[in-house]
Formats: sequence, C-alpha cells, structure tokens
Amino acid sequence: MGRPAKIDRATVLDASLAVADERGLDGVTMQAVAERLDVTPMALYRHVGDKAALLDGLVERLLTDFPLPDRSLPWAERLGEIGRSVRATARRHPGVFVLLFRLPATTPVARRVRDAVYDALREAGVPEEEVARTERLVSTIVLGFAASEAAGRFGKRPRREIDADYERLEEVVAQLLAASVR
Amino acid sequence: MGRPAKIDRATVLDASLAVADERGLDGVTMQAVAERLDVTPMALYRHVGDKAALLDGLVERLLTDFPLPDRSLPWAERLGEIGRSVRATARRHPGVFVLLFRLPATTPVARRVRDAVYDALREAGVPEEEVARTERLVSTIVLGFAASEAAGRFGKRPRREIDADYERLEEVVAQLLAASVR
DNA sequence: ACCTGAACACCGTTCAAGT
DNA sequence: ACCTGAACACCGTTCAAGT
Repeated sequence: MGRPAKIDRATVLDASLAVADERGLDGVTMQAVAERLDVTPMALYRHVGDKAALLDGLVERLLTDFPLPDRSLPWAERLGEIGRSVRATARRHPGVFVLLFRLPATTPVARRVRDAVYDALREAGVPEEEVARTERLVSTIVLGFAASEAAGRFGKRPRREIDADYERLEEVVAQLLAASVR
Repeated sequence: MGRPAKIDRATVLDASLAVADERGLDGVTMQAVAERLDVTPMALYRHVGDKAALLDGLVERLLTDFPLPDRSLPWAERLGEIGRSVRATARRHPGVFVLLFRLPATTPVARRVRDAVYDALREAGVPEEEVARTERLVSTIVLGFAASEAAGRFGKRPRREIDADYERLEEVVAQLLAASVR
C-alpha cells in the first residue's frame, strides 16, 4: 500500500482558481478542475471534501493572495496599500471575488486582514470603542467598489475614469477617519 | 389551435423569486420553478428564454420592487428613502441581491433608480459635471453595505447594531455630498 | 494511501408530438 | 398557441474495487 499522491489540496485550489479566472465561477465544476489536473472528478473529494468546501478554499486563497504592508510604514500608507491590494485581487479574480460577501468577517483569514486595519486605525487615533465599527464601514466601502468593478457594474468605462473614482473614494474614507478621530 | 395559457413571464418570475427566497439562488432551478407552477420545466422556455434570461428578469424585479419617493419631498429625504428601500430589498431577497453587481448601471431599470438619485443630487447643489461620479460613489457605498448585510458578511450581529452602522454610513454619505457642493 | 469505474439523482436544453 | 415526453450532455456525489 502507499502510492505517490498526484495531487493535494494546494494543487486542487490552484487549478480551481485558474478555471474560475478563465471561465467564470460557473465554469468551476468538479470535472473541469479534475481535467486540468489529469485526474477523474472523484479524486478531488479526498482533498477538498466537497464542492462547497472547495469554494470556501478559493475564498481563503483570495485573502492570502496579497501581502500585508510592513508595520513600520505610516498608518495612512498601510491603509492605502491594503485597499489597493484588495482592489487588485478583485481585478485578478473577478469570478470568485463576489463570494467574499458571504464570508463572515470573523473567519480566521478575514481576521488577518481585519486586524491589520484595526492597527492602522488605532495608530490614526480612532478611539478604541470606535475601531470595530470604523473598520466595518471602511471595509464595506472598499469591498463594494472592488466588487462593482470586478463584476462589471461600472460597464465599459475606461480604466482611467474608474481609477479617478477610486481616488475619490479614498478621499471619502480619509474624511470618514478624520471625523472619527475628533 | 389556441389554448388558455397557464403561465406567463410574470408568474414565472414570481415563482422564481419565491424559490430564491426560500432556498437561495442555487435552489432556483428550472425544475423547482416549474414544480411550483405545476408545469413541466420545458414549459418555462417559451416565457423566459433560458435560465440566464430568467436570472436577468429576477434582477429587474429587484429594482422595480420598491417605489421611488415623491418628487415633492426635499432632496435629502428622497435620498434617504431610496437608500433605505435598497437596503430593505436586499433583506427581502438576499439570494438574488448579489446579482446586482453584475448589472451594468446603464440598463433601463437601473437607470430608473439612477436618474432619481441624479435629480436629488442636482437639487442638493452638486455641480453638473460632478453628478455622475457622485452618484456612482454613493450607490456603490449603499450597495456594498446592503450586499454585505444580505449575504451574511456582518455575521450574527444584532439588528440594532447593524442599524447603527447604517446610520453611520448615512452620515458619511452626507459628508461626501457636503464636500461635493463646495 | 490514493485514484478509478460504475452508478445515481439531478440539472439545462432541444425537438418533435400532442391538444 | 401553449404544454408535454422523450432524449441528451452535463453536473455533484457515493461506494466498492483496483494499485
């Protein structure tokens, strides 16, 4: 007994993300993922449980996709970088990104990002009892923009215009924070 | 020839929305909708084209679900009412609501709501060349919140706390507008 | 330990046939 | 004009069997 494993959880998730990027979320079928790995669909079950678990794994991937900014940077730069990273992730994986709305913000991977935002907000001077709510608001705003862009709600508008919108959104967030500090 | 129609586009969409509310978006299958109408799945095709068109119809339903506020009301109240209506729609139809991100904002039904917001923003004193961008920002913020709430991203937080978050978001939007007017 | 083949219930969709 | 029956390719998932 014992047989060299052809695939594992990581390769399955890699393949699933690739399929999602090429053919959209609906294209992520057990058979499509299996075919990309040169394996039968049934082989996947040992590694990812079932399809729902596979999608959960995909969402996890999104949130660990980008590095968190160095703690030594000023808080405003850290916040800006996190926001831009989230937006870039949405552009890279538009099919999967919508699933983020379903992910409770208390999940371990979600906490990783959330805590980084908490730190930045504290450093910005947001009073402790306001930190959690402020994070929820800021994250919701950025997530809404990234999801809109990724899913195509902004239509065929040129990139430069969408970038300008995003900059305006950054200003709004900055004002929000300034108001929270006082 | 000629036979009394048992169903039509409207009844199919009604049934689909009911199924979505009860069993989620994945529960909306041609067979589930057909069963609810006491008809075979194939009977649906005459009335809604195919499944993709059925989902498009469902999204349209969402946007015509609520009345637009009376034009005679002050702009701030009109804006507030539209926002609250969108949020209520998300709570009523959480399964379908995420599809709104895929709907280009230039679609006829989307324009109905958008134009109402345009009017309110103009009346608020937002300069003409800023109206479109401001609407995009405000809609994105409200949509992001409503989608987060509907999809469960806020977790099991008590209703009262989510309401408080929404009020904070309304303040943010108000500040955004005040800044646009200057 | 890991993968496969056969099997099942379900899905979207078509097309010719019934009323 | 509207609905149905039969049929097809595809989907997720199980379970026993192979290496």
